[in-house]
Amino acid sequence: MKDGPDIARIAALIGDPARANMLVALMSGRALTATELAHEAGVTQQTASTHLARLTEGGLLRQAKQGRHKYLALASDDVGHLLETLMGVAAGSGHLRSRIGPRDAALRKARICYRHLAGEMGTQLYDSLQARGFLDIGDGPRLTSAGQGFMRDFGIDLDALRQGRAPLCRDCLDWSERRKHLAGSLGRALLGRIEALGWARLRPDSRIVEFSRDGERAFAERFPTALETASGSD
Amino acid sequence: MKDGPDIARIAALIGDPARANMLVALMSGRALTATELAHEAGVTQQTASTHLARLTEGGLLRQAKQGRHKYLALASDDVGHLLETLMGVAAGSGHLRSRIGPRDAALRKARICYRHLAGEMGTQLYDSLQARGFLDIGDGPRLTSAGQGFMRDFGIDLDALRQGRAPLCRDCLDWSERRKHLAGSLGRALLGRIEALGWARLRPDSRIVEFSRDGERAFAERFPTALETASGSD
DNA sequence: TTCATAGTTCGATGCTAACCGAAGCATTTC
DNA sequence: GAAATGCTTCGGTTAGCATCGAACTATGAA
Repeated sequence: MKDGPDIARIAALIGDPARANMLVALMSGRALTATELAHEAGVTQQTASTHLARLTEGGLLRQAKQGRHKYLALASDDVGHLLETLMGVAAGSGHLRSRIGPRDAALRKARICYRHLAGEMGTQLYDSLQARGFLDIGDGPRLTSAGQGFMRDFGIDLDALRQGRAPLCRDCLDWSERRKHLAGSLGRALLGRIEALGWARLRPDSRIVEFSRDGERAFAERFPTALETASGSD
Repeated sequence: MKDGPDIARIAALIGDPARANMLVALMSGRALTATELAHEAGVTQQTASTHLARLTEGGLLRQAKQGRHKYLALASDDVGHLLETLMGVAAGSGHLRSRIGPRDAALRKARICYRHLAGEMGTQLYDSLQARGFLDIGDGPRLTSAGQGFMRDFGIDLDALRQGRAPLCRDCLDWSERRKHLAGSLGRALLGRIEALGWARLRPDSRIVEFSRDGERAFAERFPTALETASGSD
């Protein structure tokens, strides 16, 4: 009967709303303290403490004590990937979100999806790279030699990225757009570069990525969509 | 707070042991009746009925009435992929399975992972294709032109596969081997061909794939590992 | 019609776990 | 030292839900 690993155990861990909120909050890639997570989940410290203990014991979180603070983060990229996959299924099949607030609009525009850029801006980046022949999409994205030049020119150290265990390019299905965007270590590096250039900054209390007016223009120039390239843009 | 889709809702659906067992049973890709699933989960029909209703309502299952039977299947490949991802996380981080029985040994050797071949045989197939230059692994598998010839020779209609929406090649992390094997429509087609050739058959009540003695030999000949290729095999 | 099988609905029961108040540690600051 | 802050443990309450027996509907067979 029970063929394979015990998926119910860890699904149940994610299945509680308070814990799910904590996990989603950690998808930004930042480590948060227990108190911050308690606030994020809308429960008291005591309750949060037990939840966090269970999540850690269950292998979903990693914790690091620092003074009297306890910082928590997702245990691995696998966990982040699992949460993204869950979001995809939850958004696709199943109830649509009940209400679309202004918060959601910003979230759809640009957000962090476990350290890389997602939302409309994320898919635009992906499409732009593909349309200009920098990214070759077969059964999974791959950087062309022209693309390698482009990335270096944009200030990304590809050799350093290749050191890591994580794949350079990976695509990730967007729950809001239902289209692909770029994940993997390159995806992360691109977001980091965009931040470093001052084009955008991470809103501290959520996963929303806020582009400045100039930043958005610079972004559109660097990563034009197929249409803008063809027509000369506005 | 609640950024994005409601992942807790569907995680909670998977989080119940009875429901999880049902879902895992459906990972074979076959559609099963309500009674079969009740037996699989070890609960009575009444209990199973409510579970199945919830899973369907939650968008995880698809049902088709046929006479007085009700056949249930996973709603989409996405759901299958989600379950497999869950298995990966559950097997990796977290408790190891309590006991490894003979059932598990067979399961580790060769099993169905949502319609494609997984386990030792699955990773062997993957490694073999890669070692012989049929599969190019960059950031995701891709069939080389030599590989295309090989597949046609093996009796696989690539053009037909390309018609579908699903990607041709995709890699899938194996929970038992912690290594990759081949998913995607090509992965499915390969399993189908292996079955059609009589090399193996699906054990009706589980996800185990049973190779015959001759079938295993033929498989090893067609998909030799790097070592066997180099040394001339046994 | 009568019987059998597949599946659903209802009501009652019992267990699990989420939750918070209060008290208890540990670490930092004054 | 004492006070403050971050986090944990304990105990008791409450709510949700998985479970099954029993009764009910629907399809198919004799």
